[in-house]
Amino acid sequence: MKAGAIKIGELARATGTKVETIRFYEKIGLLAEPSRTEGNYRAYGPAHLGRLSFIRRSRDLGFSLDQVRALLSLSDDRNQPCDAIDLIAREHLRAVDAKIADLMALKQELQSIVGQSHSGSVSTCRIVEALEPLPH
Amino acid sequence: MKAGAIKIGELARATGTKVETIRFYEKIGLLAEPSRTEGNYRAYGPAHLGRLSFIRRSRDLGFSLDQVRALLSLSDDRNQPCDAIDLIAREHLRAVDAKIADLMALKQELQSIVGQSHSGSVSTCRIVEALEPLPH
DNA sequence: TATGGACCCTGTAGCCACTACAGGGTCAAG
DNA sequence: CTTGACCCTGTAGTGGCTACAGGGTCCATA
Ligand SMILES: [Zn+2]
Ligand SMILES: [Zn+2]
Ligand SMILES: [Zn+2]
Ligand SMILES: [Zn+2]
Repeated sequence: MKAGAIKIGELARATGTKVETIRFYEKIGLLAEPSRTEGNYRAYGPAHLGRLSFIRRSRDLGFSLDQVRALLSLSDDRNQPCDAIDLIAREHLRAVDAKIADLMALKQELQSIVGQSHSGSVSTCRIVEALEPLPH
Repeated sequence: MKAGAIKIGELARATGTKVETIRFYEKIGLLAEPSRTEGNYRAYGPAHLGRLSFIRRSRDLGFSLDQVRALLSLSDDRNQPCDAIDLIAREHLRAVDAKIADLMALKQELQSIVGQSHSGSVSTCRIVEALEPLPH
């Protein structure tokens, strides 16, 4: 193993990623295949660490793997305009906003169903009533 | 086909469910197997319609299929206390709330990254900067 | 009576982003 | 020399559907 190279477990610890997830990223072509040691262990260098950190950070921000793939390849052409990157980020922000709005509406509806405390039997339960399609 | 019985397509239209989804619910034991016509078509009665409506309504409210299963079986014992049902609903509301909080935090972070309009090259893009692990 | 088209059947595979084995191999310490 | 931590490959499972492929049924119309 070259100087500075690390094994998959160390890479996992360094990036807060599970070992299986790293192998998964490699299998789907998101993370480049590293070289191997004599014992067939993966040997990662600093470039892999940077790449995987980028991926994890993007994932933590909620980007899909396809978006991450695009972000990675776009950010490799350092002299290109960054419009495409900005567009992906803005679109993701818009999607997050939409999801929040959906969940807020859902929360409203759930609150109106769960409402104040009530105890009794199933036959008079307001939650069951709200779920059932027909009047009793 | 008995009087009042309907085919899967009609049940799908009546409940806003896809035909494949109905068959899927049957396969996982969520919706009871209906009787069959001579031509081996599923023949649903009013009970199925009610059951599927309950399921769809619960799904629309964001309950998981396991929760729906529990809600269904709990709501069948009409004379039991409804505590268990209420607990499921309250727990779900709590989860929705947590999800909203997560997304709000995410939105904040994304906004601080996307920020004001900025155009330039990838090498100076603040989004790329926010994603990359190391200083340039 | 033939034929077209709308509907139905079963079974399998795909989606996303992992996660969890099973059944082995490698390597360093004690 | 053995133990135990780590690594390897490959496959299958998660949730909640959705989309075929390759047939069968049923009814109306020409
Ligand atoms: Zn109640
Ligand atoms: Zn009822
Ligand atoms: Zn930019
Ligand atoms: Zn950089």
